[in-house]
Amino acid sequence: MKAKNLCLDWLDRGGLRPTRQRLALAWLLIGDGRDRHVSAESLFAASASRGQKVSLATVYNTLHAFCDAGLVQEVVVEGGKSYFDTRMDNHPHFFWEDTGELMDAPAEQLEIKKLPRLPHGASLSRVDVVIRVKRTL
Amino acid sequence: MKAKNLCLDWLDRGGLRPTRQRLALAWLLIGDGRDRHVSAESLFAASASRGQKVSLATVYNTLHAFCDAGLVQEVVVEGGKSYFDTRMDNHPHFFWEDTGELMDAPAEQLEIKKLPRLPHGASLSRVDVVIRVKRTL
DNA sequence: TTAAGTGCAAATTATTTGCAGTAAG
DNA sequence: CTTACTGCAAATAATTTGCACTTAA
Repeated sequence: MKAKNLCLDWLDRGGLRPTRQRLALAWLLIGDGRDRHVSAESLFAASASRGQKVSLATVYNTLHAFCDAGLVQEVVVEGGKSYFDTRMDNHPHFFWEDTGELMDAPAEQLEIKKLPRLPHGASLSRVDVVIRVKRTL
Repeated sequence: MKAKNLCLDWLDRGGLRPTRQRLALAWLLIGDGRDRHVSAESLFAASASRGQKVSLATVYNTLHAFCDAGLVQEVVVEGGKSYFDTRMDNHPHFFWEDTGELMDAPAEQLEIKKLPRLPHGASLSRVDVVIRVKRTL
């Protein structure tokens, strides 16, 4: 089946050994081809609910390994919690302040015309744009 | 002296009682008229180094009180840490990835031409722009 | 075989909370 | 007086780490 190969390739691209745990998590992240936003807890919950035995510590370690390997990127929106995004290009996010939900915003609909000039000795790493929204009553 | 009155007014504007601790922290935050970016720890350290006895718990509580009162705003740049900014308008920040330092970026030099249209049922709360930079070697 | 990866439990870090005491209006 | 504020210490939440065991190459 090509689905499994997809995950194998994905891990290979990051130079990571395809262990049972990593394959399980990779599958949850990219299995259906859609981009995902997960926290360690939510991914742990998701894998547990599918009967996959992966410890929480390993979920943390694995997410960081994926991150270091350039397979996912970390998104910071709330103090005290990390989200990881399977989409690797620089794009804006919507953040629902009431539910804590994070979602992609269409990158092509954002246009930054002018960016402040960087302080001396600085090189640009990336520009994070978080559009905070709340539910209209 | 007008400096003290400045802090008194500031607290009053937020409807907060001018206690010794709050005045001390307010002074550290807005005493010299410049905008500041502090974490609870850094503000605690600053007050301790000036011989002000304010407990860490009170620093946390006070920063949140200031935040709720609309006197400072929280800025999220790193997981597991909160920064508070004395500047209240919506403006971009520079974040030094290597040192964890946060600074204001000139708002007038940022121009967002087009913003993604909000999801259905969402109302805009604010747009956070963090320009991540690193030291050039 | 052997270095990388995993799981558990204990350790850390940042933050919050309960509650008895203190101070502002 | 009386209600808000403070400090401590204990509680919590998210994450990391040490180390013996397991597994992919």
